[in-house]
Amino acid sequence: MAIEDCPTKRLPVKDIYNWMVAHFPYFANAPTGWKNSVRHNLSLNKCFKKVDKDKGSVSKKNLPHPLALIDRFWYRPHLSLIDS
DNA sequence: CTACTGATAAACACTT
DNA sequence: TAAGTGTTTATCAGTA
Repeated sequence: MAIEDCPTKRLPVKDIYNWMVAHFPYFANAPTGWKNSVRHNLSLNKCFKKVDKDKGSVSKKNLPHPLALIDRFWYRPHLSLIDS
């Protein structure tokens, strides 16, 4: 839901956490472990893929602040791209 | 009853 | 170094 609510359909795992606590207040005070479960599902389920940010799209002239840029995103591949 | 699925816990390697 | 991230295995409850 978090990923699909994002205009670009891709989010870093931290933003997925934030979306969850924002839309489901349960997680604000939930027992620890749910973030582990989120990451577990992202890794295990074929419905989710990880992609590295295309660094070339930011700037060709290697501008500064590489550390300020989040470079890992999760997204949902099209169903036809999910191999069984 | 068995197989499958999703949730949870945890060990672990790797990155920042 | 500590915290965060991602992968993986194990266990369990509920479901088809």
